[in-house]
Amino acid sequence: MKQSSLFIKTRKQAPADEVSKNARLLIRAGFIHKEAAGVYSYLPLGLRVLERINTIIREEMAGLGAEEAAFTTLQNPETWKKSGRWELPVWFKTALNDGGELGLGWTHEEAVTALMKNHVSSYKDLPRKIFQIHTKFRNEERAKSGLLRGREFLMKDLYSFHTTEEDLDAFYEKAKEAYRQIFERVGIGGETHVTLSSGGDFSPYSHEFQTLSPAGEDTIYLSREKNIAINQEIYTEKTRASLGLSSDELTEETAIEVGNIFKLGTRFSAPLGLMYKDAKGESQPVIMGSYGIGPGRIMGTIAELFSDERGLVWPEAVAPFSVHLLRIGNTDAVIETADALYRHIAEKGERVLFDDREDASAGEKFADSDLFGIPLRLVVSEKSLSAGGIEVKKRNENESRVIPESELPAFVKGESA
RNA sequence: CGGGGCGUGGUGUAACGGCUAACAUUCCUGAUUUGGGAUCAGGCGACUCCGGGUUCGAAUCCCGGCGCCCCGACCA
Repeated sequence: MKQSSLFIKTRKQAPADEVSKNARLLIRAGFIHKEAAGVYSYLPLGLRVLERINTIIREEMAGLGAEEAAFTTLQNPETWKKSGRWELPVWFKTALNDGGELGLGWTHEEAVTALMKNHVSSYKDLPRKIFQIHTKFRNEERAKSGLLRGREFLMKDLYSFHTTEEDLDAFYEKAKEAYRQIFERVGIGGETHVTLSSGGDFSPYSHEFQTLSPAGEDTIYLSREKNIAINQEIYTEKTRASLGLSSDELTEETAIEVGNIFKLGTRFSAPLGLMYKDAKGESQPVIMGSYGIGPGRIMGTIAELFSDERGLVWPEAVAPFSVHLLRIGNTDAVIETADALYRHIAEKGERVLFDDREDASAGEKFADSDLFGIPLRLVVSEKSLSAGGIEVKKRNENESRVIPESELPAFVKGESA
């Protein structure tokens, strides 16, 4: 991709109406645009990051045998009245012209449970796992912290359907492992900890994935050694003892909840009538689980975790591009070398952004490059050519070096491997 | 929802109740320039969030509303 045609406008100064690091950086860099409090558009660079995250999630969902669908945003009140959740204040509700009412989906347990009635009638139809990556709407009392708590946001929600608690338990553990993989792969695995948390009105406990960061709004008690944590919401001596932990091995931490998995049991299948016939021909309620991740919140979390005074520093796996090629200067040799290099790297399938702008100064190009946070920067200039080739610098390192052009393909390939 | 702060060109800021609302940046023209958001010259761009009030006169003071941010409460 040539930067001269990229949909982008960077800013020298961060917006005055944002305090959170993720929003200030992502807006400055032109990755997102604020529409209203807690409502952000994703611009092309930001969407690339989001799609990288989604791709990783989809791969892990496939590993669980889950299939992707897209459920409706508009929700039927009748379905939600059966579970008793139509009256919750979290809804954005909207009126129909004929006097009726619909709600904008803030989660999809009821909708999925209702539609599954058309797909499950026998134990032979189970288990089933289905997920979507879809926009959710929540009428938050207070949106905050940029991408970390919005009123409109992307969510991956997976739902599983089982005949027995044992089958749910087994799948739940597999899902937990898949989640671990997702956070590892997007680059925040080291800071993300499985945390015992409230099960809401579904079950005694659930598990959250909490990423340590001062930007978070949750407090957890963490044992790094045993790699287990307890959310403050449910932190009591009893819960601590049930995990075999003593208070002196736990540290209090602030963290961002990046994922949450629940055992739902029959909380929704029973009131909505999702039943199956067992081998004896008797009707039984389906046992369910639900598993959520916010890709946008992950993106914001990564921005919180990885940045410096000059801008973003994306992990390779989620970076909008893996290589940022800068052309400094307009001499024939520089132009020819840079153009050829760009074609070469692109042909190899590397995700390269080529700053080919003729009217941008060197300083502007370097500043933009640091702000974007693309992992590997290459510079072609008269200076680099006279030094013997192409300047190579990683975004997360301070040192650059010049290598002969002939060595570059291997170097670039090695970086992404 | 309680408390606090803030609303001025696209962006960031300034302006005692008093001249044509200023500066920087972005953008446009031209020149020059290409290793850290370069330099010079010229130019475009604002009903000062909205509505009311006080006043000879309001960006500025008062009232109401709306919006944004922060703290708290809330958060399947």
